[in-house]
Amino acid sequence: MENKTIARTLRLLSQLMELHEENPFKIKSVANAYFKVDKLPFALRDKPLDELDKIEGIGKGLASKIVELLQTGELQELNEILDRTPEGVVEMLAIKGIGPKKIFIIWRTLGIESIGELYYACNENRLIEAKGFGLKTQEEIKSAIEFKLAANGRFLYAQVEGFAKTLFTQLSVWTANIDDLALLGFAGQYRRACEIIDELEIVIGTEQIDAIKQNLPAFEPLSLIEAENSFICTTEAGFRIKLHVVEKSAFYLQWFTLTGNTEHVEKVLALAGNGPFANEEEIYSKAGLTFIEPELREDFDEIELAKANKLPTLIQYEDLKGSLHNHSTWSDGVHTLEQMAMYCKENLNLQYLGICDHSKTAVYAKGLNEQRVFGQHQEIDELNKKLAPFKIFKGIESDILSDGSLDYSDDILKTFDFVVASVHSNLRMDEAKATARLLKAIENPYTTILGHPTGRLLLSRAGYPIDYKKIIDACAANKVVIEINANPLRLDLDWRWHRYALEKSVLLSVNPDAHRTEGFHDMHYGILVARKGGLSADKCLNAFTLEEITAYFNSKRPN
DNA sequence: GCCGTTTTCGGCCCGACTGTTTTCAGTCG
Repeated sequence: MENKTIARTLRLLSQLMELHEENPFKIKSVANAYFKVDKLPFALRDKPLDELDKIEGIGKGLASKIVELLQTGELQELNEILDRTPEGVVEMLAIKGIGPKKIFIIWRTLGIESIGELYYACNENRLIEAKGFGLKTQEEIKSAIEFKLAANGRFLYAQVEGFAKTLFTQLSVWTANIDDLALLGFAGQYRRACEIIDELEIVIGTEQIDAIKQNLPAFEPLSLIEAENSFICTTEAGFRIKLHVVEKSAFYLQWFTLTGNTEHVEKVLALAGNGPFANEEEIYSKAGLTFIEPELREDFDEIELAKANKLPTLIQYEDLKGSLHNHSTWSDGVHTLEQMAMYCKENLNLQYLGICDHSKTAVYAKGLNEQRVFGQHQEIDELNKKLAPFKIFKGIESDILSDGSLDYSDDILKTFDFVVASVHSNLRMDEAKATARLLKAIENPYTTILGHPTGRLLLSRAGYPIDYKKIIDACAANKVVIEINANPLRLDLDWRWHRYALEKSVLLSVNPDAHRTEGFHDMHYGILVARKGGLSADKCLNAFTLEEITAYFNSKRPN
């Protein structure tokens, strides 16, 4: 069992204990153990069982719970408390903006036991009757439920990627048994590398179309049902899959048709005619267009650009020379500064690491006060001597405070090589306030990069509203780079605004926001959306070489 | 339930903000 699973189990246990009003200090210790387990730099399953209670925050009681989890995969105490809690009440824990205390009131005093009932009660204006609830809370719960319902059956790209790849391999092997010359390809949102996937589409082109169709329901990894020209299935987790089986001669046209969005496909085919086509390249060339990568087929401006032969050369993961905006054990990271640096140097073959631990206001994350900033800089200087020519840049993820100011005085700010400014608190501002707040941070001469501009968490939280054009224009005017936060939950700046930023000559940066060494790999997801946005390597800050980015930081810093 | 001793039990506690209150509780990163 992974630490993450153990941590999640402990979190659920602590939340349920709160719902059942158990001893608050017991609850706290379980919640604390969740937090600690989540931040461990080693796997609990590799640790001798009698040493678990030596870990800080884990005593005899919690150690025995973890042993039970590791050995049986279950926790009796959790099962018992789950039995005493309606399923719908447990589901409410996933609604952003309400915690166990409010759910307790909803359940016990209003008698509401499911999210559906809760939504109904909001519409009936019944929530305001309860103590501690008012009109605003009711409205907020209502919109949080709507956001959650809209996420049903939808998944992050990163959530389905592993499953999709495995399925594709299994399907390829299975198909080859019937027709070893069959053609297979992903289509739809997955091939376009959309950040959210509603449905996984795969196209099979074969000369044995009847044999494939007859046997597909026996393809064991899925329970497929024949539908209109396709086979469909929904996994237990609610993920929809659609397989299209087509004549091999029609494969490339079908693959193309099922990949791009409707408008893109219609516009290209209007230019290309009806084929037949030997491959996708031929479709575009017959349409008088240069080849358009699948990620771009969204009917933005890609057809006009292809017509004028002005499509950007899309950035690739291999173009990245370094990684900016990452955390270490100095704040809330799991691995030490040296471990993070060594991983970039040895495993990822990068030239530099930008370390951006949290600033002092982020107390919950061990944010660095002025003395610790100084201490970290000393360690960086030492490591830079040791690791040369690899370079660690002194960065900080400075909170943007409610009034838009940064978290340190200019005297401290000027000691950094670069500053990522981002919002972590007071996320519920309206558009005017949130925009003004960001504008002030962008205009600060020490701001190098605007971090996750909207604070959104895909499928979970909308993020505060901002006036994108004003923000991007201000970044252009103040030479501030905008982050593409590569965490698959964020992917913020949204790719739909990359083009506008690039038109305004704003640089973008694919930042993993890594809190452990494995986190660097999220840059893969950042690259996928950056490609959708039309980013080329020369417009990406962390595709700059060490020399180039050093010069860039030096030119940006006020004297 | 954990910790740190005062080796047997008492103390554990982020701060800002918001919405609900009329002085504070819940939630968040």
